[in-house]
Amino acid sequence: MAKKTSQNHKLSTINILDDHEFLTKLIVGIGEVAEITNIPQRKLRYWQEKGLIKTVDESGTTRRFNYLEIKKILLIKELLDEGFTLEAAANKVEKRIELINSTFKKFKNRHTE
DNA sequence: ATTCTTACA
DNA sequence: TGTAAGGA
Repeated sequence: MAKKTSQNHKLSTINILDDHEFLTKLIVGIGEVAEITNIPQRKLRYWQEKGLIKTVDESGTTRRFNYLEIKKILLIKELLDEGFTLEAAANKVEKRIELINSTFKKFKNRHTE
């Protein structure tokens, strides 16, 4: 299990900023990801080898995943269940991420200038 | 204890 | 893909 942080005692209070901070800092090992997403480590390694998902550049030894990658993993799994091939599912997910990112980038520009 | 690679079913 | 072996 993930260890408690000193902030967890505030869990009774809904705090968007804490949630965001937690998610952006969250980096998980393959074991935990496999356990929680219910996807075998074997598959996660395979997907990563094929470049479908990335690991936090820890130049070497162990595979660690961040929020975005875990999100992709979940989406890919969903599409696989719907019948898409692994490649198709991965491409679809990438497209979605790109669309969302580029869209919000436009909003950012308007609200930042 | 956990993850990694390799290899074979 | 699942699993076992052997090393880190």
